[in-house]
Amino acid sequence: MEVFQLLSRGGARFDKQRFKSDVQLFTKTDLKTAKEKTEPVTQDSELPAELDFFKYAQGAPGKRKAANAETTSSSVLQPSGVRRKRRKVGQEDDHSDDDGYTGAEDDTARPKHRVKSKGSDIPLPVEAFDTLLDRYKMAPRLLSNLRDNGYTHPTGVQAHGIPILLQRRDLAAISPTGTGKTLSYLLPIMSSLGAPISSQGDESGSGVRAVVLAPTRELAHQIHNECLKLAVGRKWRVVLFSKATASTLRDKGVRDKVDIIISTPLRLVASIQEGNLDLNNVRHLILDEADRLLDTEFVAQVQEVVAACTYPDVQKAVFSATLPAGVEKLAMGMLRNPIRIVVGLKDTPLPLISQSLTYVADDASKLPSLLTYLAQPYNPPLLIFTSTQPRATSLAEELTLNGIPNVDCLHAGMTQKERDDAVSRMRCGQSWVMVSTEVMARGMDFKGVREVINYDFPTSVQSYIHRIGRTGRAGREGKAVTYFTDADAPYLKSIANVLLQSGSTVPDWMLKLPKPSRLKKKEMGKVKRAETVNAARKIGRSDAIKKRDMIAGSKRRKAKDHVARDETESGSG
DNA sequence: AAAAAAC
Repeated sequence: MEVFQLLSRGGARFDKQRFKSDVQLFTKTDLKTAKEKTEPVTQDSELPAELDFFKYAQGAPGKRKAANAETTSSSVLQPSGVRRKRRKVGQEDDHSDDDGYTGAEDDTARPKHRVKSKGSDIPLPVEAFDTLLDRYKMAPRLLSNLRDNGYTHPTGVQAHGIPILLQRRDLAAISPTGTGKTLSYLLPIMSSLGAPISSQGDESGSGVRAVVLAPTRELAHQIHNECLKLAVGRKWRVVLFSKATASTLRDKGVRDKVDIIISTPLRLVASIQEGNLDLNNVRHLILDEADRLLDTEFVAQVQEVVAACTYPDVQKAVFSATLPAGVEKLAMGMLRNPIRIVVGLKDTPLPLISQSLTYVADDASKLPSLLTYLAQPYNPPLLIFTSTQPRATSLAEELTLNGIPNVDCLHAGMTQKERDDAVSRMRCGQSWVMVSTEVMARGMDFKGVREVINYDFPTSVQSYIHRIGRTGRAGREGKAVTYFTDADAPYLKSIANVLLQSGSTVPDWMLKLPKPSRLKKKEMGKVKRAETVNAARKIGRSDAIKKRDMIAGSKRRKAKDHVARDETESGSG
């Protein structure tokens, strides 16, 4: 019954305490440059242990009921012939002492992940942050700032990645969502830069010394906040690049005295082209969400930034939770003698996120399904993803019209102020239901989010992994529900495989769905037009069979759903 | 495979 208390959550009540860390995070966001600060940014002691990010980071025991939660949630789709398979973890040079993801049966250990490293002369990982003091002569101030923010034990990507970057090596790091990638590059950058440029003479040259690129403004903003926390106590000039800051820098003529710029690609490109920004002294260039930054619409901009960083020894590093083979090749081509690290299994979400796929027939059935879902107790704030901006707007309106409280919307079609306000409401817990587009899918760290709903089916495996990765962060558990319609059938199989890989249960028929035609093309090499058409017909034919199965599955699901609902009601009442 | 995001 303890399980039900956890799952039924007693309605959509808002607990201020839960958002304490986010509230504090948000209150720091107005700073543009780090100022002298003596007090710690957070006071962990006031946070309930369960909600304290940093406790998880250091590996304190957490309440994890993942096994139970998963069972309950996946009973939504639990037909006969369920297949459950856990992929074997490969050989690796891991220093850690357990076997990959910890199962839910172990309640005391923090989730650790195997780390695979590839490359020449790979530096030893650090088992503690303090090791950085002796081995790399890291400034004590940086380490005390870490401590003050509650970081006491490095995660896998931090333990392996930080030494690599400190030894001035190029790096490609793949680590699951919510495992602390931001700190993995910020800490070594700030350590390598040494003193802030404002306190240095001319020996370090002038101009920007480090650049961090991110695909959305919201993410750049968040990285900036993280950076400010590490910069406390020293006069670092850390600039979140925007139209406003770009002109400020230009007007005040202080652009030569900047340590770190955090920006979206196009903003930087614009400034470079206007002749207002010189990147020839950049020593460190980081691509966060690298696969996103290197996909077709962004890659030209990113390459322009890379080309503008003409310092001979510029260190480059790419980070993401996902890195498809083609993009990885592109990334590796940019790097010099790189080391590649993979934490956990590539393209696999965290097992602490309990995932389920819910059949909703067609688009018209989605809203009623969601309203039914929201009529039951849920766990605010809830993050809902739609495929387009208009759909996000109208869904938010519909939900409000249907009496759902505190519904918010966030997409890139809104004004900057609207976007900023929406993020603030999310950070301080005023949003109970946030409807958003892909803009929120990557990197955003809302610590309170326990549930993600894919209202519209994600358009790629990567999108799926990043979207559901908005929950289950820093060792917490999370829940992800994905609606699928008949129209989504062609892409269902690839997502079903993701569930399978991360230890969720998946009905057999989903895995037996035909491969998307493009994969077939690849297998066969050059395919003639006629064959492609035939393949398409084949898929079309099996669609009918799939549909039959889906409907059958949906009936089973509904039956189970009723049972689950009854149990929940009696459990929480 | 396709929309979103970037200014």
